[in-house]
Amino acid sequence: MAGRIVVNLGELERAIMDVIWDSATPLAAADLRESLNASASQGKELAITTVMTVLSRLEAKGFVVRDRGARPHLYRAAMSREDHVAELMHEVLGSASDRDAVLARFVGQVSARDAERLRRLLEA
Amino acid sequence: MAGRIVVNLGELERAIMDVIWDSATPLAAADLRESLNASASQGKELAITTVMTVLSRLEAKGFVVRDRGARPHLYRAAMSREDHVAELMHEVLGSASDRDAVLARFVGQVSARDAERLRRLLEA
DNA sequence: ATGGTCTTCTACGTGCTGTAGAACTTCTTA
DNA sequence: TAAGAAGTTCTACAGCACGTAGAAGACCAT
Repeated sequence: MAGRIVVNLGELERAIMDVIWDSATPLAAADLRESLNASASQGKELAITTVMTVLSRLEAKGFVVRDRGARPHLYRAAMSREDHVAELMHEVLGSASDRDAVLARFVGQVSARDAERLRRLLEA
Repeated sequence: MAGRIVVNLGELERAIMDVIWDSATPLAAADLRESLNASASQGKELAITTVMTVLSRLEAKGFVVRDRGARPHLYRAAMSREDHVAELMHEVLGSASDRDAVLARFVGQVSARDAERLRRLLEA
């Protein structure tokens, strides 16, 4: 019951998105698999089909875009992690009726650094 | 596949939290049930035990506090909706490595009203 | 004691996610 | 052009969270 943070994605789905987001170039399922097996460093070896299944689901959910032209199909993120997270924040913010109150609480809890950052950003 | 927004809670769990959050006073399961059946306005009548089960789960998750002293047990939110949402926003924000980039995107998308609000709030 | 009210136990269906074998497609190359 | 390798799609199942609720137990007032 500990984990299960916030979003829409399962653990493996998220792990895959993390690799994709950290990659400068589109990746093939095999690349993903290698990367995942490496970082997990457990005796846990994922089957390539497992990775592919999850990639298909991520594609269906609109998180990744697949290049079916390339021979191992290549996958890249549909949007940057930052855009995704910012969007999520807006979604969450929108889930409350009293936006102002939420913003107040939100700002009340930000660190000095983030506050400074926000101030600067709001001068545009 | 459309719905399934963001948080940690199922549909009924969320509906119950919404009623509790909108209530000025602690509520009994029967009150919740009535309220839910009314607003749903479908032929859908929830059993009282259904409501109770979900309330127990919400208690276990720390979303509601139960007063076991009262004879129909009374339930109230563990924290305000605004606090909850603000906390979620921080959680989401924390899920990205590049906070600054996320904040930039976030601010870039806020409405003029929200931006103004934020500016004001940051002057403290 | 007995019935009404409330709470706890137990349980099942469904959908999402992790997991992967089996089967099918498509080049490559002998 | 037939066989193999490499890759992709199909099909399937187990586990878990949730929605849903009946059955059984606890407690109070007559």
